[in-house]
Amino acid sequence: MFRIGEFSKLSKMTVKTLRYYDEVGLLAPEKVDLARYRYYTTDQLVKLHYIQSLRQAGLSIEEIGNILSGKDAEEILIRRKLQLETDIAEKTDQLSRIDFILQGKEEDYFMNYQATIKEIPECIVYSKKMTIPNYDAYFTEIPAIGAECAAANPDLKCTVPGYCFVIYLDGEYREKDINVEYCEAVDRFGNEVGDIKFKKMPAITAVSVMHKGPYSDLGKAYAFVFKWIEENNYIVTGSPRESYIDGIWNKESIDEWLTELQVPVQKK
Amino acid sequence: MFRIGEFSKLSKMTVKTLRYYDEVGLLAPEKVDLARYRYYTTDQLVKLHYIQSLRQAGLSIEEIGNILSGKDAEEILIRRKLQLETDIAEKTDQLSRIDFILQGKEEDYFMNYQATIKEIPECIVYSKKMTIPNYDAYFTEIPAIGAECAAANPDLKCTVPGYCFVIYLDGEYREKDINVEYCEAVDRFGNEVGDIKFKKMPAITAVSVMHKGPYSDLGKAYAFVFKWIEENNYIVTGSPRESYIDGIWNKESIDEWLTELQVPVQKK
DNA sequence: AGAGACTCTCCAGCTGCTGGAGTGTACAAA
DNA sequence: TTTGTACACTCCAGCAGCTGGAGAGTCTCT
Repeated sequence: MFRIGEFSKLSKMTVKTLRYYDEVGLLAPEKVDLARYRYYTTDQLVKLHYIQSLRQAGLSIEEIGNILSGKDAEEILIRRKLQLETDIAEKTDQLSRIDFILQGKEEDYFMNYQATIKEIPECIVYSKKMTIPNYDAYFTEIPAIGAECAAANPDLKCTVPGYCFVIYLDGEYREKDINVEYCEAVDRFGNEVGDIKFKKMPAITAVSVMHKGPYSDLGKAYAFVFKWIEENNYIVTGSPRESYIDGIWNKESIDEWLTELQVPVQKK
Repeated sequence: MFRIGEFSKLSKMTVKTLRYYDEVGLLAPEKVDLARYRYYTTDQLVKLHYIQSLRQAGLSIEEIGNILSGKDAEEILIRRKLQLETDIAEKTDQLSRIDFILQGKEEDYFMNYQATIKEIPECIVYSKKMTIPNYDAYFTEIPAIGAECAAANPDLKCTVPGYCFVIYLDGEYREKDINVEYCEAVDRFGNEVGDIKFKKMPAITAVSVMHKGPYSDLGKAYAFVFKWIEENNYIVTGSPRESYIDGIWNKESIDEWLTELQVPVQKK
């Protein structure tokens, strides 16, 4: 019979851990005396060694408890294996992001951008597909669409907070004759008028980049986001969205305008 | 100005998280009103996006706080990168252990063994190197050495718990004329007598396997441990130790004998 | 009898939130 | 003006697997 201190040396586990395992019912000592001193035997040593081997394989206390009480070990191991694979993938992703940031330190303007992955929930929008001659046309086209839709749907409401964006339908960058779909999130389906359609946009996973400043600089943000996607092993799964957060309607200075790029992606 | 619920939708973070970030000083709202309602602006949205990008890269709240307050970001990132690499290596090791167990399900006798990695602390031992004709010679040799040492060192004490082991000096398995070193851990250096020497054994990292039963079955345990080392990407860095925990001196039945194999290793 | 080594229980703390209880506030409909 | 509903607030507990510390009791040797 060993007292806890000796048993701790024998098994190379701390006394604290042994008491904890006793507390959670994973490994009870052979006996406990009147003064509540714990006494262990080599039977417990063998059992503890088994526990350690499973702990070192990454299993939780609960999982080990289940295995010890006779539950299907193989199933538990396989589940843990899948979890580990997920964990490794996640850490590898984090590592790749850090490398990207570190490597970006040299390229000055990249410093101003950061990318995050977000789940964008589904939403109902009214939308209009069109080909616009150039980016300046937005300033006239977009208010017109809003007005047309509002005229046909007097009590339709935009979501709060708003979600107002353009989807770039061309697979490439263009300066002229750009195919776009303008969308604005609303609370329900309404009456369609002209080329304005209502539809439910499905939820997507997207990489998001914030761009502060004039639209003419958006090219840098696009360059950044596509490089980010490439180097972090994602693949583009849809057309990019440009969501307008701050703009001419609420900020005087062009430098205050805030736009969010959302590029649908999935992990490669 | 957005209230917390709207800001939460805009940023895709939960309200709980936003309040938590406020509490820990990572992201305070632009203003708080008399009813303690929090109000956010798009400035906070940009800052939060930066925070999210770093969280998704695996940085802790504290690290992000340090970066935000102007500490050396590069150093923090590099430290986190090293940590991630360590984490990934650890998880990969765990995965390999689980695979080993799962794959071992088929080979029946492997089921009885488990391996753990342990740090074995340094210790003072008296030891004697010798060549023994066969394993049965242990039963006469070992008590004789103990007696000889005790005679020369009347008040020398063995450690509690005991640590009594044989090191196999041959690089290979042998049935006869085995080169071994017998060691027993004691509390201090003593008088050397005959071939008995005192020495300090350095601390080692070893893979440990428990073997219950007669010594004649130890071959299986060795087969197991070397296969384990191979398949889990460790390399052997020293001679194996056989530590006698239960044996003829305290257990009647041979089936109760307990021996621990310790093979010094390091990760490949 | 005292000293020192050991053991005990109980509580707090770590990380980054999440869930819930109980309560207060804002805004629109009746 | 009341009432309802959605939203906001502040605590507090819980997760996992220990670790550290306080304060008290026990064992063993001198």
